[in-house]
Amino acid sequence: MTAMTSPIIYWFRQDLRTRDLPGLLAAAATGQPLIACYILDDISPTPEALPGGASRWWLHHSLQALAAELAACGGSLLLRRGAAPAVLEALLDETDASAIYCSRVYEPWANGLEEGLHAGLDQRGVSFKRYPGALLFEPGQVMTQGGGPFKVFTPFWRHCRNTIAPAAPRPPPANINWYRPPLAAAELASWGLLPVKPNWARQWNTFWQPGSAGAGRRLAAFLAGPVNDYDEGRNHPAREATSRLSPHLHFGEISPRAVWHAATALAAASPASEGQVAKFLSELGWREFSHHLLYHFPTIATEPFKAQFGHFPWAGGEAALRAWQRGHTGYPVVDAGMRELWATGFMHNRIRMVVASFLTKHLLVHWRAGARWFQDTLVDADLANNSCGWQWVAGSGADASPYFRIFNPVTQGERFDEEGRYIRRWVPELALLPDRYLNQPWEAPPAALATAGVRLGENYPHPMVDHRSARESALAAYGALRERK
DNA sequence: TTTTGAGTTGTTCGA
DNA sequence: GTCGAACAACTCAAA
Repeated sequence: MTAMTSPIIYWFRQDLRTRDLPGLLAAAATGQPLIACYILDDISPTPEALPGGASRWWLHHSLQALAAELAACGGSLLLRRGAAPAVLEALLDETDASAIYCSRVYEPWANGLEEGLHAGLDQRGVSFKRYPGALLFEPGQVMTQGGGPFKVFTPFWRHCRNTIAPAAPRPPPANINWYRPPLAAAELASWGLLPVKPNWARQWNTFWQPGSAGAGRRLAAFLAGPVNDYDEGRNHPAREATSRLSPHLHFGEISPRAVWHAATALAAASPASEGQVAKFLSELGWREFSHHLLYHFPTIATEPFKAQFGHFPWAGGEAALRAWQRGHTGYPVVDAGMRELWATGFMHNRIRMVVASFLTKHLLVHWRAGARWFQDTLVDADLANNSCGWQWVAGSGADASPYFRIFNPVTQGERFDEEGRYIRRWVPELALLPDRYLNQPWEAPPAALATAGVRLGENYPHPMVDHRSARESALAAYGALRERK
């Protein structure tokens, strides 16, 4: 077969879309017959990078959506399972394809995988082309004047905004010459990505619509209203004030460039929203920053960025971790967050900070245990965001929160869930308590508890630690760490 | 090379 | 109730 008529494999990874996908455009533009393939690879990723249960639920539906999208352009999505290099080699043998195109994945294990593939395919005379698409800016493109990676967010983001403009999003390929001979394909249903017993995701399709169409809908809804009060609204977990685009971005169902350009266009059209839009874009900036950090410092997912935190006396045990995971800490706002997570696969960002601070600073449980739980239960679980977020809260990260910053779970609830709607929704056993006791039921007089049907220690736990003394222990532990240096 | 200004998201205490 | 200061120094990034 000549290079002109031999097929090309487009290998879908964390880029489950057809719009603004440079690699797919390039593959289609060759005119060669195209094989669109997704590989479920549970072998190549390192343990901390493996998708958890919630991610697998999302993946199932996202693949379904992508398959429908490709079918609408006259094609199909070939599903295969196994270690990606072996699966691709087999597919090359079957089809005599001359090239593999894909979008880059920047996680450390994926870098290694791509390098290995590149070398192997070179030997075979198969070209391997990797394209950007998952980020606004390529790691390596954003460097300090000294030539190193940025370690502080503000200068990083200032540099990005001042010196680089993300290119305009590209349309989906107009014409794809599909490879027609039938190929053996796995059935999505046989992959067991959906939970069965128990089916904890039964309600999830009421919260989420995985796939490009759902992503576009989310973005439009966000830009039509909530963005205009983003700066303030995003702090209040009971308001629908955030974009909730994170899982769509993680799976690549929408490109960050498309989000950037839609938001920027809105700011241009209504200057009043400019500040709010900038605030929203800086959240995209944090996503970039985390991905760049993980790329330049691949141990961030497993080791503290600040080395002295390797000596931190994490004292919290399994029982504390379990109480936190189940939302049985006795601090209503923490429990509400952990239960929202379990029920929906998502947690509001401010509450993520509160529960993470509680686990690491009140319970002194290692941030890695928290990160592992989030990785398993979040639909937007993302190795870069998750690792950097946890290290930021724990104080061990780059540009981290100062060690003495310990969220007070009572104050946070009172300030940001001021009407108690969030707590009443996710901790219904407290719903009848008056506002002033809602964040600290242990302070309620017995009569108020009785009226609300709350029996502390029976249908809602006593606080598992005392805030003041837990805070003092954490400060002492951090203080000791400092003296060690 | 040295210097300078700055750094996501908080809490507590005392005036 | 409100306000400013202390919490702690250190590292980063650019001039």
